[in-house]
Amino acid sequence: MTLRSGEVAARAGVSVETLRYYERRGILPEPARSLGGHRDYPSSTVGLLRTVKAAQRLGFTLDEVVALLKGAPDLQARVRDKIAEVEERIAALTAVRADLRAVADARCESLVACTTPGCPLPCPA
Amino acid sequence: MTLRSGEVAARAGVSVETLRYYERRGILPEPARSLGGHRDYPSSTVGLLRTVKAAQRLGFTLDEVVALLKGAPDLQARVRDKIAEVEERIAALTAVRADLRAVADARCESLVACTTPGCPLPCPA
DNA sequence: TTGCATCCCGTACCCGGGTACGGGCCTACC
DNA sequence: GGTAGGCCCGTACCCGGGTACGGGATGCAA
Repeated sequence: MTLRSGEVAARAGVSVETLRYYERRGILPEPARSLGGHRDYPSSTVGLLRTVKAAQRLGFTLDEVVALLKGAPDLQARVRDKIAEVEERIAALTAVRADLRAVADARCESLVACTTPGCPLPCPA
Repeated sequence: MTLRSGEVAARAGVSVETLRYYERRGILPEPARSLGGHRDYPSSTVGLLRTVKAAQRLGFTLDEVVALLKGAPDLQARVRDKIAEVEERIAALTAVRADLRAVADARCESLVACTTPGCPLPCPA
């Protein structure tokens, strides 16, 4: 049971261009070809693509996905590292939010006239 | 009191290339020039750069900074919008973290052999 | 006046994850 | 056997925020 690129793309929710791109990146193995040169994908490719997309949603880059797919040693460790990474980003964003709230509380109406001491968005003095 | 580009860059903690880049982007006004063509910045440029960098740390893009600098109407509204944006990103990351924890709890050791139902990182079936 | 640091300019490149284009074959259906 | 829609390929472009390069001109001090 083989599928053409358009069908794989439709079933996996990606574009045909993305399939070619993933092949270049080494994420998809090179599929068999028809006599005319068209790609003949095994139907398992659809599941593979879903896994890739799921890993991306979890914050893994494509390079990391490649590593995970080809005998990634210690998946759990990678997951733990990624959790730590995500928590760092949450912390950074939380700090940004606090600063934004400080600007909101300072009520300066323009970048030209803020005189609040220690305002996180200081006017060009 | 004017400064050469290298001095402005050093005082503001950016590179000389960045000054040229900001000028192209319309963030820095075109400075006066010496007879030989070298830029002569007013010393106020340093404060302006600090403001730009502060705004960036608060999550504003350079285009948004440009808008803020040139008579941004209603700075407070922009700040409120940015807070909402940051909170969305925090929420998204929090959801990602929850999924990562689910994968950690499922304890699958490789992408090839996970059989946990509803695992956020499903193996290519 | 010579020498060295600094500055000038245009242009190309980096990251990540694709998307878009254009000209030319292939395949399936009627 | 024709024709429409799919697929092929290489290449260039997008986003944002810069960084890097290379060859030439300037500025300043000794």
